[in-house]
Amino acid sequence: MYLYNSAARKKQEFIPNTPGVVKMYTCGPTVYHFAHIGNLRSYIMEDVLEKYLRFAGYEVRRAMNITDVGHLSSDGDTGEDKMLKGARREHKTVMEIAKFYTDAFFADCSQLNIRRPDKVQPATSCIDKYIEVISRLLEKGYAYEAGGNVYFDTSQLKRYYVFNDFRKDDLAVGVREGVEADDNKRHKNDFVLWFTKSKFEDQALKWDSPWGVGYPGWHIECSCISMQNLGEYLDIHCGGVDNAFPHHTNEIAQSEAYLGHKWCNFWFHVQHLNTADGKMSKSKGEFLTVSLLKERGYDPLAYRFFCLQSHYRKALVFTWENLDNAAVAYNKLIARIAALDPEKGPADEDAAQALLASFRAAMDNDLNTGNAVTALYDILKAEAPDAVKLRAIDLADSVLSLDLLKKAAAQRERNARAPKAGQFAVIFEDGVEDQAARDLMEQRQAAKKARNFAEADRLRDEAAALGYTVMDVPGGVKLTRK
RNA sequence: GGUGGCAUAGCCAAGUGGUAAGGCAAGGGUCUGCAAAACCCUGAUUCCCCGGUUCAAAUCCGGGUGCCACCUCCA
Repeated sequence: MYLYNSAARKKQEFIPNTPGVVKMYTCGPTVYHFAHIGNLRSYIMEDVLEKYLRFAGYEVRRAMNITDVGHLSSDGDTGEDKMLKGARREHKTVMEIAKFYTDAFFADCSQLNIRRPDKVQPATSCIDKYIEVISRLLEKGYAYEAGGNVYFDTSQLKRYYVFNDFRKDDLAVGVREGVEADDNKRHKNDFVLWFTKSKFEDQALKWDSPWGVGYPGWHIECSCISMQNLGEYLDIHCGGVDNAFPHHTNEIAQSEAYLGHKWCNFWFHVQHLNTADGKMSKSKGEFLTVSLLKERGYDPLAYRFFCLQSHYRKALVFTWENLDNAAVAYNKLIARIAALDPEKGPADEDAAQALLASFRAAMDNDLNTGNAVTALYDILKAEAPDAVKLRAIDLADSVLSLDLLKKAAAQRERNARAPKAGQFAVIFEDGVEDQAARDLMEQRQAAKKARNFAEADRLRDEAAALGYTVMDVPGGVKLTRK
């Protein structure tokens, strides 16, 4: 399997440190508000990566942090503590907020069929490890104290910039509004490991440390939670592209300085979901959440399908029209799978595996999920018994997680319950009986029999006035509430 | 200003030197009283632009242009 490795800036054959075992780390959410669907795009693609690695036969051990401490600001970054801001907004304690939004995050993930990583650890549960690592970095001369804080000294590294060819002097400090230069730093690319003094004096959670009461810097948590759960050698580190610099760059700096050897081989960065005017954020434009999608009548898995049609390393533009497009395609795909007959066997396993060749080829090539979806259509069109196709689709869906067989089976059942030709039945799509509408349809059927189509169309309009879309189907008429 | 990424039909996209996959939408047809669904058929002489290499370039090289992201207190 080939993966694009941001650290090498090219596709490379994926080889884990230990044959057959993959250690994978993901930067988790800051739990101060709901995740928007752009955040969730990363988690969907990382979920696909994890599941494909399993599909390919690897044992995957995966860990993720939950940032429930400090970590400042809104997306607009005006310099307030995100957790505190959330707590104030909702009149709850910081820990209540963290609990609430952690649960909400995993609820969203579950609706999108995103598997929960084996190890999920909140940042606040790992303080001892931060202190241990920071102490060691001080001993080794990679860190220094200044102005009450502990800083990482980037000048001690041979190579600091891993993902970009920045020259030190090109960096502009304080580019973003609200970000100011910190005079305690010896070098402008140094970063904080532990705060006791900060311009945010109202940081809600603080812990005792050898350097005074304070709280950890913004990068140490991921390094420590990863090392604590997955050990000294990591295979894949995932996250959104916006995290590559400085967050991931700093993680590498502190982890490798602490360990004294190479830490992680592969860096997997997912591009953003953009709106028509740039990077999606919570503060700009509509706040697009899974709940909003559902309110608007979309199946969350249609959004997953939307993400899968495109490549993780390409920016994707979200518009309602694009989502409609995907939702229609998703439903049509399910309808085609529902049309397969599970009884048409035999479900030969080797034959099913053979049908998956193009699926594997697509996924092996840097997780080309767009082509993997196309491979589903190839399976549907292939010369093979239906049972074999269903088996192949089921295997592919163990990675794609679109509930394809489940939804197709449900549809097949609905189709089976539908009346046979020759009968006349009024079917309410939502299952709610409406006698007035039923009467209209009985009258319309009589009119149709009498070939009085003008009257039939008039009765259809009447049903429309009651809020129904009328469709003739074999053996009856189907009413869908508008 | 610097750095990284991206640019293929109305839209989402594949393609990594051998003559442009797939999906959605659209148009035509079959079938339906009409619709809808389903099924069949139809799409880029061309891949942001300009040069170059080659028998052959969307693919390689050089130079532009446009869009997105990041620049150290967003994680």
